[in-house]
Amino acid sequence: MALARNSFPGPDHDHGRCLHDALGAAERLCAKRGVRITPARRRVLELVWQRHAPVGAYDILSEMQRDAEKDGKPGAKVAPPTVYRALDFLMEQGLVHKVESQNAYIGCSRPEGNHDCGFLICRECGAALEIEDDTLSALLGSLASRHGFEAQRSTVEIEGLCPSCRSEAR
Amino acid sequence: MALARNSFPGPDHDHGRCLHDALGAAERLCAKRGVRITPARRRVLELVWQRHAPVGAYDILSEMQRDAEKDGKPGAKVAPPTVYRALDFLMEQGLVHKVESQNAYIGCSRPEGNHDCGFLICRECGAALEIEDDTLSALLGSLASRHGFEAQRSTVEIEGLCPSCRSEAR
DNA sequence: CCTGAAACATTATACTATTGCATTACCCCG
DNA sequence: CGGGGTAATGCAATAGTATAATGTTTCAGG
Repeated sequence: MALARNSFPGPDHDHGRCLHDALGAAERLCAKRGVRITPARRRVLELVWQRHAPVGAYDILSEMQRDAEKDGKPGAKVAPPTVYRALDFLMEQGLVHKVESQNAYIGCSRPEGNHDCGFLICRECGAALEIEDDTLSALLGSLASRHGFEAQRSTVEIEGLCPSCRSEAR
Repeated sequence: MALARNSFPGPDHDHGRCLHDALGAAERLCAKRGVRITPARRRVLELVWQRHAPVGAYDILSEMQRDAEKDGKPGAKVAPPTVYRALDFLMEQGLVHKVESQNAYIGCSRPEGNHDCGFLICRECGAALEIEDDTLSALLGSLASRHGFEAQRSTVEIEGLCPSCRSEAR
């Protein structure tokens, strides 16, 4: 199985293909929407997808600074705004989500169409799984309107142990 | 109505009494548990309860620095760890929650007994309402176990417009 | 009293994010 | 194909959030 978009990735997960597919889908979406996926944005997206776990903005920044050095620009500095601007763009396009409880970012598993989603986040290994559930969305909406509140955006993050860390814990 | 623990506070909300009750409840709980509610902790709790909206750690810090100056200690400095230690204690005791999407803190409306809770947070005025709902907890648990995940702690934050900001918006 | 654990003070520093302004790249139109 | 406007970047500084490390004080219970 290459993709692991509806479960925590197992040992047979082909992440190279997973990453490739995510980038491909992003290119297609941007093309369809007429927005530009520039080299910096592409690289940030790639780094966000490096693991199935949230990645910090400054981790991305360090990688990009390393890139720049290798490209023969020893004094080259990539600055924080470069990363944050790319992340803002990717979030606007629904390609990346922010994990609020960690101030970190993760690639979106279902970038087509807007959606409210939640995350299951493993304390142990850091892996995070995006979950989308109509019942949950409906319930959140109903809780809000019960209090006269107009819901616009929701954050749902559940911290705990993923299946494989659970087995190891015994 | 003095307390506004299950709805957004209206214009008739008596916040003085609300604050007083919250502090009283905290004192009783700490006494019952045999933990110390020191002056610093009490002051931080009071500042967290100053509004029905999340308060930043550094806002609390500034207030406490102002306190210290007034108390005739012109060079007195309250440092960040003082505030963070108190917040950690208050969170352990379930007296304060962190609002992850804002890196800010808010007093807990139902400090007796542990609970998973969520927040409705107004974009406009910043007010936040703590909500607790068994159906929601159950659903989150079932979503987790559906993916073989062991849920330990959850963050639910819904951003939007509170009733009064909704009326004004027209 | 004495003492040990908890709480606190202080300094420094790490980590996360934004502002403002100058410059460059790209696309559309003429 | 060249000018002109918008989008994207580069760059420097700074704001905002949080913790590490170390030493000192406080205080309940023996």
